[in-house]
Amino acid sequence: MSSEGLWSRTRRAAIEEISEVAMSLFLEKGFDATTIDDIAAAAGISRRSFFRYFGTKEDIVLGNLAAEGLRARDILATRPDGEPIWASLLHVLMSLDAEPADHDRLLKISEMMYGTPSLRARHVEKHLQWQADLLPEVRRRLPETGDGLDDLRATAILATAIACLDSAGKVWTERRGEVPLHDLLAAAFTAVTSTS
Amino acid sequence: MSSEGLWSRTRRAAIEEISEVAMSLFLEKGFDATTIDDIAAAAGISRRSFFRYFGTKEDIVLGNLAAEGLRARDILATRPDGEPIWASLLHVLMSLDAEPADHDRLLKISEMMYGTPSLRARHVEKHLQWQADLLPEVRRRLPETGDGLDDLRATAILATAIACLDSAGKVWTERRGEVPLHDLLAAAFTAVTSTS
DNA sequence: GGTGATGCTGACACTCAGTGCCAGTAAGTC
DNA sequence: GACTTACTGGCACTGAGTGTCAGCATCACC
Repeated sequence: MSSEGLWSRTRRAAIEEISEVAMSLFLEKGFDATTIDDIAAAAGISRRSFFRYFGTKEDIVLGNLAAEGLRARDILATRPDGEPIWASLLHVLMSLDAEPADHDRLLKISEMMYGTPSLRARHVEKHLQWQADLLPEVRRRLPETGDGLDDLRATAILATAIACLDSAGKVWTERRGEVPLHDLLAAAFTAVTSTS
Repeated sequence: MSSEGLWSRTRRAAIEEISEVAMSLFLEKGFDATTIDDIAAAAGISRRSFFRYFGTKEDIVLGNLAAEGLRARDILATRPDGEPIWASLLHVLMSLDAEPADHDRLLKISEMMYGTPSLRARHVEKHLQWQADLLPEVRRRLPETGDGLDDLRATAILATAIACLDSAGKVWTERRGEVPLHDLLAAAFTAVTSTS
């Protein structure tokens, strides 16, 4: 506990502080216009050290997203086995978005994300990782059909659920956060799963 | 025709030739391991000129994809107005994949694409552009509900259709092209639109 | 057939992201 | 106090992508 304890606490604090400083710069000057040198200088660390805390500039904004995939997997595992897959997935995605968070700041971050191609791309990459994280559990919950396409079905359903999340996020941002994300997500699920 | 004719014909030929050379290098050494200097040297042009033909290295592989979005939009516009939206979208996506193409080569390219994060990300970006291209027409084809969520519904349905295409492509690649893409795409649509 | 506008080309220099390496140093162990 | 461990800054490097400029081929016009 001793060695691990202090090092990792210090590390967490450093990540927190660098993120804070960097996000301020992003919101002030824009994501692309802010260089890593700017961030390092503002945070009082060297360029080299920055890359010991973050793999890429995008990770500052999307940092927690990777862990969320595993959290989603764990939440899905707690759902009752008989529950329809769409209901389970909707519940999982709803659960992820439980942060009270500063509304205005979140909106600005979202706008930056949807408006910055490199950020958008990394965001999508993280969601692809979520799909990989969740696939086995979704696969397990679908009935066997014996036609060899069970993997495809699981993949498609999962990809759809996450597409709904992205769509809801996009519209939430376009509407400047006026409509609750939960409502948008539910409506997206309904639109897709009610065959019309 | 004169001025435009020759320049643009030369340009097209150059793009064709550079692509050819570059794809060979990619398939031989891998995408990431091939630098733009390698490509330029092999194609007998300068580094600088390469960037006059392609914006990024990824564009070599994904070059035609941007135009496909507009083609998809045009195909969708030809579908009868009464047709259910899912049927229309399935038809559109089926139509895009009409190339006979060298099967082995296509498979290798697909494997490279799904195995290279930066390529995968750009690929998804192009699909996001398709969504933007198709959205108005999908929006037009959906019934008005008056609840202000028509945009969200159109976005979600479109994102889902493209998620199905991605899923089908992924499974097609994993199965080494043994199952026809059309079959996978149809199965993905069925899995998603039949509420279970 | 010469002339000037247009547009492609290579060369050079530059910015920025990201990585490898190394020496210095602070913290934790015995 | 000696030893290990792990963070740190500095330096050099690769690789993508951009701006600039001078040289040269092409085309339209006279």
